[in-house]
Amino acid sequence: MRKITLKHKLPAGLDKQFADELNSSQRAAATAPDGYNLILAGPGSGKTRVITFRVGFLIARGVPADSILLATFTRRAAREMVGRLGELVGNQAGRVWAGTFHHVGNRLLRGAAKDLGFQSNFTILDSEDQTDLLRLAMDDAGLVDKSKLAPKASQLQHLISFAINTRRPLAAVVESEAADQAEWLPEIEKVADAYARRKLASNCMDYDDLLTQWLRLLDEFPNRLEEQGRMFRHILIDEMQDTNALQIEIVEKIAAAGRGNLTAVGDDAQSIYRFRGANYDNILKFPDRHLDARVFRLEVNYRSTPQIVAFTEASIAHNQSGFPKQLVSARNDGPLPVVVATADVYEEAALVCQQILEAHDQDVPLGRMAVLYRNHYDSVVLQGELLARNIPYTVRSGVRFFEQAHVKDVMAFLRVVLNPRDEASWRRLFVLLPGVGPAKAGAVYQRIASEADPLKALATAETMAIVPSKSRGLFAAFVNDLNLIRATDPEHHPARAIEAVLKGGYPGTIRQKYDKADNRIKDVEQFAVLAAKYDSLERLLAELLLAGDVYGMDAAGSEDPQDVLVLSTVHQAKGLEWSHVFVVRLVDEGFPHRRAMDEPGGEDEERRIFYVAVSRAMNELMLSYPSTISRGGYGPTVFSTPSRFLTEIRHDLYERVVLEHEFDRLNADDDDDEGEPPWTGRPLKSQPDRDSKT
DNA sequence: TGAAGATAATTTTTT
DNA sequence: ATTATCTTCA
Repeated sequence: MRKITLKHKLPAGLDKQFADELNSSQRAAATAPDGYNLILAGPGSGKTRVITFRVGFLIARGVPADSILLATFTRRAAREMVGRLGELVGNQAGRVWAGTFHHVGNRLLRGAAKDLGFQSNFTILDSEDQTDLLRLAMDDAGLVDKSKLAPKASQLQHLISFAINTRRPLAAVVESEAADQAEWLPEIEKVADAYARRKLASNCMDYDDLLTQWLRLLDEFPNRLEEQGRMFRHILIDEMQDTNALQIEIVEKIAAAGRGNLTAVGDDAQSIYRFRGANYDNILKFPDRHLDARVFRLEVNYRSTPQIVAFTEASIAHNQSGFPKQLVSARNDGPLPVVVATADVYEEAALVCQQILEAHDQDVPLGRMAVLYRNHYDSVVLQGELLARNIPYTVRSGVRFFEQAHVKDVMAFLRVVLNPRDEASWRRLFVLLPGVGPAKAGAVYQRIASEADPLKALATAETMAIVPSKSRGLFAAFVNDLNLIRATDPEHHPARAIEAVLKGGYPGTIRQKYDKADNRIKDVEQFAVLAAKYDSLERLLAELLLAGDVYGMDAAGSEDPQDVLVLSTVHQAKGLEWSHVFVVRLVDEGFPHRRAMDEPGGEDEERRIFYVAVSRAMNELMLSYPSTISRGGYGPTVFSTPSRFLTEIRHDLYERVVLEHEFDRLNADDDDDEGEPPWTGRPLKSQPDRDSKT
């Protein structure tokens, strides 16, 4: 058949932007022809810009915006790209399918749930819900931890999820990831089956289901595969190095069934999610899987000074594998990265605070500085020091807003209204009542689960009979609250439903069960404010669980982000940049983490995490480690070994700084030896009078 | 079931 | 060293 290619010209303005705002290799990548393309983009090389421009290019060429799938690693990245795309192509930007794999999966599955045995109002399980449900599944499978050696729910959860995400048989995963549990394999497989049944019965999907069920749809329903192949004429994948086998199978399948237009963008040196099943080979072997693939390299770093780039490159050079590349800084010279040893973790915190305040005095806003660490735990001491010095900060690690017990309680109220079969949520609510524990909660759920309207069945005498007599009054009040919540039309007004929860007995429960009750009630009020932006309960619940980067009060937008210091794990810092970056706790066993070192390829993965950390810095980079540390925050204090990631680097690539101590004079009016503080230059072993009560 | 007391485990990173 | 989990008993 003869083909006619319609040639589209870019709108004049866009044409100019392509010429002005991209360098030649960025432009080549952004305007790559159809087919399979791999864009290798080093840190600071304008990756986001290239993807955005590529989408803009496709739209300008006449590709409908809603036939472009842009899979990102976080919601934040998706939001940022759509925002920038808006500047390029206007309101078309909002029609692109942009989001995480899980997010897109969720959206597609709402319309296809029935085919798969679920209802379209399925609720999503977070990781704690998964563990809870898995415990029940362990009971189903007869795997009660009678023997102390039996695997724990959390470990099973990881194994089952890892097998799913890597597309490997459970048996193989148990063998390679937890060889000591291999004898339990038959039971583990039974648990996995029982867990899947429980999810189906309670009309819940966990994170993995959002991908697995999506793939099932493509495998088992040829019309769906054909439909999605048609629907997604161009697929772009951001952060390719952190995709897993399951995600790649999904998009490769869609691309193959459709137009075969797949553009992958990433940096193999920044692959840091192995624990989640990410497969480094997805990016490394892309050219092998697609022999006709074009490969583009973005090697000019616009973010960091030559000194910082030299340091980061020297670090990653210690890894054996990876695409060879030569990163060049486009910036003017800056200071060398600084390495400092402190006496202990308290002195490290004091040092970081002091440096931050000094930079702040030189007009670097707090918002342009960040402290990065390997483990969330590493931020605790620093937080104390920041509080003491009144330096505003936000923490982007640890417990997420919606993972806090009281927020989850409120979500459980909403979830049972949306999906009355949601067993995990029902149990959560029942156990809040005094006199009801796991056993009674299970019995009540059993009683109402099979009813057409479980909510109505709650109020019956038969259900009441299960509840201990002294709790019946509170139970009746709880049922009444639920009815009031349902009366607010929660599906379209989730905020009203949360306000109804606050008017009922729940605040009393908070006061009785939790500490800091007032703060928690305020959190729930903030939750209502957040919910007011939604006119669909289903979307609110799904987005909250899939948001990923919503920590603490960030959810409600507490302070002006311009002048707030960021504390973050390295993982959470991916894709971001700051003028001044402080990487702390660089001790062996901490960073690299001891447990990671036992895993195959663990050291390389840890080094990539270090690479991500140091490559976030634009102008100044300070690396510090305490000379003494108590292992994991408990036990005796011991001398630490500086991280191998520091010691292995050529000494001329950083500046080693020795800390000196200066004390306020005891007698301020003693005017002898003006200007020369008495102890300057004298090295000290530790800070004086620091928490010496132990 | 829930409280008190005893014992074990914990410390990676997250959609 | 704390915290989570388990055991025992009211």
